[in-house]
Amino acid sequence: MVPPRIKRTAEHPSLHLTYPDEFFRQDTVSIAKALLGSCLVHQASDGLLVGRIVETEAYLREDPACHASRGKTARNAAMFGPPGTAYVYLIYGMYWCFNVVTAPDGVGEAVLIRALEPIIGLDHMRLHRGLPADSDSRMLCSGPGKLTLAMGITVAHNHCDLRSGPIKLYPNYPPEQASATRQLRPEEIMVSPRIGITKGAEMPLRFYVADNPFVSRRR
DNA sequence: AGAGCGATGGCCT
DNA sequence: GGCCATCGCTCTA
Repeated sequence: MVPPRIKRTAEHPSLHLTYPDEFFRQDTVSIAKALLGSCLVHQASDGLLVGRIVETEAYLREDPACHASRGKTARNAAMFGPPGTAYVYLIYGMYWCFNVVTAPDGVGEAVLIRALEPIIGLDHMRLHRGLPADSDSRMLCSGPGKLTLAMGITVAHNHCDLRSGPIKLYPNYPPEQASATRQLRPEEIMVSPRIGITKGAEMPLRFYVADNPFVSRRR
């Protein structure tokens, strides 16, 4: 009796390797850079959604722009949770922002995911965004509010463990798209001030992939 | 290419 | 009551 062979396909993401716990024990800036080129995977109820991370921002303790810098509250509590979990909050009453929680349990730091290159589920993303079927894929996830809508991420995912799902992070995913998720060279990682903040606005804590058409802004 | 602005709601002072 | 880790549209150049 030969056991049935399970194909390694997009329908079986659990067969691919997620990040080990050590990855999330790095400092927040290192994680913000290392997440560039990684894939964010959401096994949503209406289908598999995958995007390659091309833009991030680091938010640090003692950083006036960081929600956690003024202490723990009901809204920012997830930021103080264990590294490798999700912090999702509502911005401008309309959009969700998705963060990867970093720093040890009890310390409030995180990496905001600002843009994705859509890889799998583009038609579902267009439906989620209310965009026509032939719309430009660069419009789908080129901003923190756009990508959560496209990926089906809401406050329901606040505190979620990114190692157990339904939202996961993969260094390389899926294998047949490995060229899209190859390790970035250091010179491909661009640095700039963060976008849309007034406090701590000068700190160079935004990271994005050089010459990538899916980032929210070119500078 | 860039400035201005309205939509919209929860949180904090 | 003011402040947002935004977005898409309009107006001016």
